Amino acid sequence: MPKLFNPTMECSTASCRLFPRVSARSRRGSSLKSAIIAQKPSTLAEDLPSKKRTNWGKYDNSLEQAAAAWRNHKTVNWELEKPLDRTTSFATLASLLKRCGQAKALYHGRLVHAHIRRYRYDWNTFLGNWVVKMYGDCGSIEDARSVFDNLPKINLYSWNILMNAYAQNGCGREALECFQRMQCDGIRPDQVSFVAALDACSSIAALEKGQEVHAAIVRRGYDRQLIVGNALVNMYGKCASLGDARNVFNQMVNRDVISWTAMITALSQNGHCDEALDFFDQMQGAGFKPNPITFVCALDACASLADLKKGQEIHAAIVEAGYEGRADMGNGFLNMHNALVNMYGKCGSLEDARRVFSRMPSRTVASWTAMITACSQNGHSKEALCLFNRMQSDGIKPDQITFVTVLDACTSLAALEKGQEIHAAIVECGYEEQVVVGTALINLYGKCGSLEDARNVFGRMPVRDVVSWNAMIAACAHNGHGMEALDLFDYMQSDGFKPNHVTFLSVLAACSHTGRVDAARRYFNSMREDHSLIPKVEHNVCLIDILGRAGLLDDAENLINSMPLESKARVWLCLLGACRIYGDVERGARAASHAIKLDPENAAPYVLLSNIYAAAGRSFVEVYTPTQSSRCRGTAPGTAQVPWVPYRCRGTGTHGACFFFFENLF
DNA sequence: TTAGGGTTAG
Repeated sequence: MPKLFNPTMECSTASCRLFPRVSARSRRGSSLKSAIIAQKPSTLAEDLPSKKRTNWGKYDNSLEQAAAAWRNHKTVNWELEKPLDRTTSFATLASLLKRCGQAKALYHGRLVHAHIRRYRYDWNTFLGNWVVKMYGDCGSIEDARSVFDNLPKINLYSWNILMNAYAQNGCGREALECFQRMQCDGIRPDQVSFVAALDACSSIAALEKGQEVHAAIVRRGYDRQLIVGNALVNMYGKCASLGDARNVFNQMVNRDVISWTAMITALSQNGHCDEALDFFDQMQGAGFKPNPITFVCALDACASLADLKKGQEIHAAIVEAGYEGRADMGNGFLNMHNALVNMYGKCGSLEDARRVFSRMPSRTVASWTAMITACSQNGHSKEALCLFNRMQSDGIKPDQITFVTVLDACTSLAALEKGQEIHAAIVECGYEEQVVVGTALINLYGKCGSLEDARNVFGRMPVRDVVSWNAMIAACAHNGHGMEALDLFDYMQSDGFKPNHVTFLSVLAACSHTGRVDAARRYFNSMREDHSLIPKVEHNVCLIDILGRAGLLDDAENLINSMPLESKARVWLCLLGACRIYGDVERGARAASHAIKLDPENAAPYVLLSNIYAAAGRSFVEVYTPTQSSRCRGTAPGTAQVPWVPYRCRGTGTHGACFFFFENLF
């Protein structure tokens, strides 16, 4: 029995098997035709510059050449291994286009399209719609649009397919324009159109437009449909309108696993991970069995919470469902395994992440990236770099996220040379212009002290976002170029970017390095006043540090006392550090006492205070005795005067310093 | 004889 062609298999293999004679010829000839054929399919698709794709004159040429090349060798009906010809039915052609779309096999899709054009079947809207869908599924949205524009007759299917093509390729605005235009053209949207419109709103987080579409859905009576309800829950979740998502979910007449999964995702992606996990349990209580996608969402919530116990529970449920080790159902199970690796990595259980990874039935670049991230984020940066090499020896090409993770590992190791090597590979792959990659590079160069390289990368970035601006400001601030950092802060705003909490940390660091106390106060106050940002502990620590270093201890202490922060242990500790510099014993004792009260396990305040006393030549220290631990031998909580002897380090245990004092007391 | 809902990596 002949082995059937599977479009998901390696393109080059498929190409050789399908068109052996052409491949042989391509090795000999040097004509354009041969050159096209000699290309690996995926390369050919990428080689058509995006601008040319809309230019049908040029594009037709390529297609015609491709078609001509195959005229003698026949495009093949992959299911029957029969050449395509005039007798091939429309149903077969549609089925081939569908499979090309599912497998994202753009090159083969183009071949089928060429066949359709060759026999002038492009007058047929049914086939034309399938071609539009194929291009949309393959991510070639400009081709989809061109084919749509040349359709002889546009029907409801055509509009719905085009809208989905736009919505699924990150062009929500264009999808919504189609939604308007179809109605202007007198075509009444059906529930599929509404779902596509909601999807478009989700992709660009257009809440108001989504609400408008919701109102139209209610007017037309589609709101009781299960799929429409699910799309609404998803839209409100993606638009961060959790209350609306809940309302729609609660009012749904029917629910299925997808409704529950959409609600779990809405909760988890809007910072309500605990509740998302409650919903996951409730869903099972209501008799719905989680599927691989539900498990992915639940694992994601565990990862965000770093809740290892719940993550392990869910892993056990996956094993019980018989899902572990399965590789069928497209990418469903694969993604679930990736989510397990990710969850264990985020929960700090590298050993479990390794175990899942080693048992995975198959791995994609996402699986490798998840494992590399797990290593890198758990302090095993060298292992992350080894895995990166192993991945490439296994023939998996890194993508932009892999590069970001690997650059982070280099940053942690301060491995500038390795980072530069990876930078060269990034340039070779054409990823340098990607904003996330550029940002990771700026971070690397900034942290490794190579500010000039950071500036170069930043200067070359075609697109920047807040994160890349933050990285560049931080690079300047931490390399002693405080003024440049503050200038960048101004440029960033004139470029239309709103600073966030991270920006202000770097700005305050820049003020600290340049000793600009008044400017620091101004920036700190402007967080709340001009940018509606509530300063976090880190910002307060930064400002106290600046005031403390400048000797403005009164101001620093007053600021701490006026802070509405829940936990002030770190800020008191910061003031304590400043008291040490300025030898302020009384204030130091006060600060230490606050810090110890708030975080009795931390030895740092004891050590700092003892240093202050030693420097002041005092013979005792006054410390707050936190607990009746065995080490304290019955000391009641309260304040004790401890005789001072010169400090010697007595180990690293959390009670080390405490033990030291009490040892001298008794 | 087509189209539609839920998922991961910074």
